[in-house]
Amino acid sequence: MSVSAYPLSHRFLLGRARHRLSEHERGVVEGLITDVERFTSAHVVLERGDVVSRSTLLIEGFVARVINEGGRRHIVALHVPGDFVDLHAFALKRLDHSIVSIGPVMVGYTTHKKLEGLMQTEPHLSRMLWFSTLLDAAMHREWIMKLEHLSADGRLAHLIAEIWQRLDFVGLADPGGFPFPLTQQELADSCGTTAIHMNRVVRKLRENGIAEISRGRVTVLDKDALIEAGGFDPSYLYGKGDLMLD
Amino acid sequence: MSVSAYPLSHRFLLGRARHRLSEHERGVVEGLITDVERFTSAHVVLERGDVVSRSTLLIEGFVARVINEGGRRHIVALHVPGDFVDLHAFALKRLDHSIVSIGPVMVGYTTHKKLEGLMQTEPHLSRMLWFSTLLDAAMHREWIMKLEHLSADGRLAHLIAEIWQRLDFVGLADPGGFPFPLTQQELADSCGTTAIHMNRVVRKLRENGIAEISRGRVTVLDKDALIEAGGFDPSYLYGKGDLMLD
DNA sequence: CGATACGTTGATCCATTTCAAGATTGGTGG
DNA sequence: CCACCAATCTTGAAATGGATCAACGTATCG
Repeated sequence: MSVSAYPLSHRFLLGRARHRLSEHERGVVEGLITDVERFTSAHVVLERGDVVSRSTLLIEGFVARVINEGGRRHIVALHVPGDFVDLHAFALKRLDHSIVSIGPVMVGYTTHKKLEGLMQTEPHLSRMLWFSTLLDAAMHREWIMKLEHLSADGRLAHLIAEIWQRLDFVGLADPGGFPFPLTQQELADSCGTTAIHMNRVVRKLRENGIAEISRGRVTVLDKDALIEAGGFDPSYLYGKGDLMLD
Repeated sequence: MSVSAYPLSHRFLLGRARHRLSEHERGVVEGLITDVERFTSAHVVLERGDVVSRSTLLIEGFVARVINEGGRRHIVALHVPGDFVDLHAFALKRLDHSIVSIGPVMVGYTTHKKLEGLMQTEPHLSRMLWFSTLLDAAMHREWIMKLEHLSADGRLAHLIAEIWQRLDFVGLADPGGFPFPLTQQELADSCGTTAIHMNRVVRKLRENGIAEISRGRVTVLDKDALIEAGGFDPSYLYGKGDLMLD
């Protein structure tokens, strides 16, 4: 498959679908995307409570799913290129959380009307769209588990391991690490801790020779130690293989 | 709708679907369930890693979605009667967590083959099945938020408020409280804390005149204080109305 | 009526929060 | 090109929620 054939959607479900999409289906997905838009960092792409009639595919960059509560911002999920960010809104209509860009992003939109038609004519692809929302739920469960039983150190290690693996699925990781524009505040919001404590945790990861996080990039220094620290087992991502970067 | 017409499935999506199911669809859902089984408490209904070819509807009682990690049991979701517990396995096939009964339960099974047929013939109902898995994901996100920003007290209050609301949707709550068989250990596993600390939190809830948890029942003493303590906003449950028990 | 799970309480220790302040970085306009 | 501003990162010290260790009370059920 050449990348240029599907400039907008070529990362969709890449490496994650048990059943690969056919060329025909890839064409259908590419055809779903009508408008494309770019946003700078910290742009609120969608607001909690919005009633939407289209869904958003993340093409480039990172976005967070955010719930504001008690004057604080809580990141409940992160998305990498190729993810349908609010496909669930096709069935739920109303958003229970906001979508915020982290770093510059490019997104594409498809209308629910188009999805409606797809549901009638493309049963296998429809199932794959469902599959992709179920993957989100599986990741949510792993986050819950991680929040319930890991200390801040472990949570950060787990987060890094997960994003590394997911970026690898879509061809955006390298053996030494990956681009990652989150600030320490945003890492804290993702791990349920404070920015101050996250700063110490980040330092500890560096001092222990596990990973370095700086200037928009994560450099993994010791992959095994990272996996160990986060108790990371990628099977919940339902990827092709269950071994990282192998 | 008479309850006795659909003895197994009459609670499915009750009060939660924006579009009500038609009588025909209710009949289809009821017809999905072939086998019915009863289990005693602490029975492992399904094990993480199982490859399954059927899905499980919870008819009576409570089950937990459990991830064991680091020698500890973590509850990542709870289910009430009427919930499809592992509908996601229809698309994912392999389970990323175990299902464990809490108290005596009755479950029904439907084969993926039957669901397959339903996908072809019942587009609206198919969408409602998808909807129900998306609701699970929305609850997961709220749990993540709750774990990220609430102390143990707030987490317990939030849990109680959520279960109360969900049981009310399916007609199993009363204005004074609801049946709830979780031990303090299981409450701790759900809130990411220890049984010892959960014991103190339970006592505090009682001493503050908010709620009492004992002998398999939650008695809510002060609804407003409970909602306040847990920061509970039921909109993520996508119910008919957004007010509890109104 | 003894076994076994469940609930309760106290004392100590540690991870994390909070408050406070300073250093570094990147971007912007003059 | 430099000065400045704002965001980000960093560090220290004090306060605290929750974990851990240890022990004891209390249901419940064969």
